[in-house]
Amino acid sequence: MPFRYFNNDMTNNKLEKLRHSTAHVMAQAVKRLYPETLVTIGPAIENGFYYDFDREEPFKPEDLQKIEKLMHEIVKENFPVVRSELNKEEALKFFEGKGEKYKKELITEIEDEEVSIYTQGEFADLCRGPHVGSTGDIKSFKLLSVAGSYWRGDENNKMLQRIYGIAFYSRKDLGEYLDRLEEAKKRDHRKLGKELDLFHVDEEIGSGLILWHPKGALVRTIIEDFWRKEHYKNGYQILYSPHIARAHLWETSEHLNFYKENMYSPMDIDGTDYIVKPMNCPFHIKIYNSRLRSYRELPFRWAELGTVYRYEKTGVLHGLLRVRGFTQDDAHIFCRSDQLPEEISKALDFTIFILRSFGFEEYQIYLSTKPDKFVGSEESWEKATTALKGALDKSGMAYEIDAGEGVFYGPKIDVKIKDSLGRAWQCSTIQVDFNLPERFKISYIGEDGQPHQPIMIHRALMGSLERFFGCLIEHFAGAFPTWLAPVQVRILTITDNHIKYAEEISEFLKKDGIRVELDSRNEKVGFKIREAQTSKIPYMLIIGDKEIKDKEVAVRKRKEKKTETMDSEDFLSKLNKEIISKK
RNA sequence: GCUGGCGUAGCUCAACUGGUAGAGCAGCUGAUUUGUAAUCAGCAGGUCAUGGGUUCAAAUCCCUUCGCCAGCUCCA
Repeated sequence: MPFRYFNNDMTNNKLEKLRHSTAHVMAQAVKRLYPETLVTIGPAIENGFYYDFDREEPFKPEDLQKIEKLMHEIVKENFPVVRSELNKEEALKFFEGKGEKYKKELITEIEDEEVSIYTQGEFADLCRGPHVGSTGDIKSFKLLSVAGSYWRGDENNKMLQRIYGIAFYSRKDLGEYLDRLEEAKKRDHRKLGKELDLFHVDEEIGSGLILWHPKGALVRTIIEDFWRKEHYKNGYQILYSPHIARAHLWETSEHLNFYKENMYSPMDIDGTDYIVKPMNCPFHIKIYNSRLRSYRELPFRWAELGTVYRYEKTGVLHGLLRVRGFTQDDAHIFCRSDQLPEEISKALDFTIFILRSFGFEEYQIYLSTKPDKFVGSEESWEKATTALKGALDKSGMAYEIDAGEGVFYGPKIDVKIKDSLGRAWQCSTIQVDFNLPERFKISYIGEDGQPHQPIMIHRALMGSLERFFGCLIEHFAGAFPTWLAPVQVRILTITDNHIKYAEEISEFLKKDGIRVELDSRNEKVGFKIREAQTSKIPYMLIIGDKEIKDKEVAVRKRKEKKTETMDSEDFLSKLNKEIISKK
């Protein structure tokens, strides 16, 4: 059965309404249990709802049970949910009387003259609505977790207590949701990474620093080889650059100004400060600047699997998906302004090609436009944004515009992939940069014999190999397609008498580059099959007397769990066909 | 970094209100030579994350540090 990712339930307005109302019931329960608590905001979200409370004592997991119990009573009490409209002054007075200072703050900021209040029993909340007709309409819900959250999402503000929950119209839907949550946990890349012996993070080495075990490293090698081949095919050249550079370089690039919090402290080498690189771009620019460039040479498409190190706060580290040391599949394209639209379009097509090759069909695409603070001219922003938008439109992909969310140096396209729990992680990115060409004074000699400034595009297709691998593990639940599987075939013997023939088959496949393991242990086949199955190996070949007699192999597919007997040549050609198709 | 939860054998987990650590799997040894998801037996394996404190006595209570999980913030 195909795994369903958590989808955006917000499209379902009915559910959204229900969840929003459930949040109100939760707030009502909290106010009854802990009257000193102040209410703030409590919306429906993609996967449920939450409500933020201001209360000195944090909610304990046991408190959730109490709150949930009381919520059920409020549902039973079946209060009608009544909307009333007040002018702002009345509303202010109303909440001020209750000492609800957060609501007061919210009301002052509402632009309309009238605000709406929803009342159910003794509880009233400032709210735009809509809501269910009565608390009795709320049937199936569950409180899931508590967490801290800053008032208005600003870390300088007070930290509030947030309670998350989920609600559905039926018990069945709720049960299914909770089951799905359990299923999703099973495909967590951190769990699978351990079970399949792919990678680990070692406390003594440091948080956010990945150790790739042989099987994980093998998958990475396959990804990298594919990446290199496709880059050469697509007109890229590949570079290598060092891991550290003099602090002076990072002054020129201005990273020491605007990226300092993410950079590690300098190390002293013979009296000069050096810093570990958080980015590859300055190195590529230095290669560009190593000699005079002509307009005829452009565009340059320079790619590197460049390993960078960035300081990340401890609380944000997450398996392979958010780390401190990672390898970007980075590239910088230096082109003339007339080449910009085509280069962006090519980069976008290349991105989609790569993602599809790995089986990713669903992603979120964002176009981020000019922020308040920016460098470069209005018209170059305009031009670059048009080029990005043009490429997106041409590709026919659905995307969202993140107005004003671009970086100060240029507009960008980001592609995010969701993990098994529906959290989105940015992988691919295509960014136009008006800053670095200026900072490093890069130029080419134009047709007119005069120097011109080229446009620089940063792009990463997978983003980082670590994050991409993490997404890949979750996407396939560890069951990699044959072309990526670290072990493609495991040969299982039934008794020791079959080892010799099994070895012959193994050699035969290995000669053709197939990744084979031979399990000739003195164990029952059932046991060996079970192990191969839990190791998520795509093919098992079972060798016994029958196979030796008929000079065949019994093929058991990971997915199908039934065996088919065939000639080893046939098996190899089928296997190779599958590998080439990347299915 | 912040809020809350957590850290026991390689892995998954147990040990009532404090009485001095136990199981399954994995590993090793032996027996078994097996036909489609776990053959049997034995052995070995732990500074209970770390450092300190309280106590006659601490895995258990308190504090420190490190790490992990969820969320917040951040994410060129």
